[in-house]
Amino acid sequence: MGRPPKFSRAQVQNAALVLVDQHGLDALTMRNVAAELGTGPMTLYGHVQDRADLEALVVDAVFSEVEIPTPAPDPATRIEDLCVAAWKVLRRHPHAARLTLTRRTDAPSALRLGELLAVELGTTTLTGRRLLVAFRVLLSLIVGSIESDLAPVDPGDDERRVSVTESDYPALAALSASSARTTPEQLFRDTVRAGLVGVLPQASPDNI
Amino acid sequence: MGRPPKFSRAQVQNAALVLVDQHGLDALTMRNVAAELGTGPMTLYGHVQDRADLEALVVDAVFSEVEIPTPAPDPATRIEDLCVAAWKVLRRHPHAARLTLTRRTDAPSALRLGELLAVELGTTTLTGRRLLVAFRVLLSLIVGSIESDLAPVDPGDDERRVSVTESDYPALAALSASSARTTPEQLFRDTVRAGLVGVLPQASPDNI
DNA sequence: TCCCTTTCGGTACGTTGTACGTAAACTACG
DNA sequence: CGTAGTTTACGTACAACGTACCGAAAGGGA
Repeated sequence: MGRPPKFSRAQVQNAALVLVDQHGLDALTMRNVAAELGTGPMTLYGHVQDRADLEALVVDAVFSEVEIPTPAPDPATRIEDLCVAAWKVLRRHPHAARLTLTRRTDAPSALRLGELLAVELGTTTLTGRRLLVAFRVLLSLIVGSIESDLAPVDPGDDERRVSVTESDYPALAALSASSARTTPEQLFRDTVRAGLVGVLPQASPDNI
Repeated sequence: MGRPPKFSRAQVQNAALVLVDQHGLDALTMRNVAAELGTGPMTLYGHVQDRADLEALVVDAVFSEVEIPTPAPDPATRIEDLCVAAWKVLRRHPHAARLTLTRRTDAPSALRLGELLAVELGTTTLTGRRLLVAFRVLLSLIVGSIESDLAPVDPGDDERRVSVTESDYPALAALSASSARTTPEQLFRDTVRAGLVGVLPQASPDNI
């Protein structure tokens, strides 16, 4: 009974994600989200506990977009596909991805994804500590790659930006040039494959 | 000539890092740092461009603490030691480490560290794309491990926290239990070693 | 119809980053 | 020794933020 809500929690989630995607993380304010929904700031608190909860909602929205790939025959390929799927979604939402890095990701959709990866790894010959290390490696590769790719996400800053091409860091500059010659997805796939080689006994480095 | 500064930029850096270490990231405000130095908020702007610059200063302070390990005979061990050194420092400053994940790390000390890692990798047989992938793998493993370790950094939240031990995520729960049986450092070492196995042809998985 | 429950939304307070203006402290020159 | 010039310090002030509080509005059950 009582007065009917003007919008649902899911609508808050959508509005927040759209706002972050279009105008960056700084635009994620209670007032902006409320305005997007055509209401006052305090109305949000009926659907969301506080600002941290709103951020968690955005993170959850991002991971909810992950589409579980159709299982490949090879276990290694299945794992790789799963990692790439997660990576793709995070790449599609670069601003929101920063939230993923900062917050503890206890969003249900994120946990579900982690569980899926853990289960997939469990179907291999890995057990115990080796299994744990494998999981950490893959998770780290996803998170770390996103972090590396995120670097140029911030616009402007042309003044402050330090040029790596300068002669101070020749090895870094060479790597930077090398990375410019590939697509980010291919680079990530190779990264995950390398990780799998180190982690799965049966994976062979031939196909790199 | 002119009026002498009351404190140096380095003092601002120190005060900011101490503040973050002791009272968390939320305590990193212009006013708090200024108070720590016994002055008004606006005085800071003589030494720091804006808040983002202050954060960059903290990140730089953290990476400046990395002590370059004495080179081991084995290249793989040298690389591993370098990664562990970086990881240790980030672990020593868990709150500041969050800044590292969010901001673009263009701090000179961070670039210097990356350059060192790139140079070290360059002494192996790796070249071109393999070299790039190796670099990305190691960097990702550091960043990703820090992100995983950072999870319980936030205090409180006992209400909101989702228990992974619940039966919803059995595979994750098993991994969580498994990780409780090791020290974080050993887990990170094993993670890096696994990464090296996948990346360096000559590294053998025997010593895991 | 009246009440009870739930949600809406306006007002308001404390805190944040920082633009602006003025006072203060030093050097150099006459 | 004073005066001009230059650099820094710092108080005031404002917009925007998160959110506590509370009356108004809207619908269901008696």
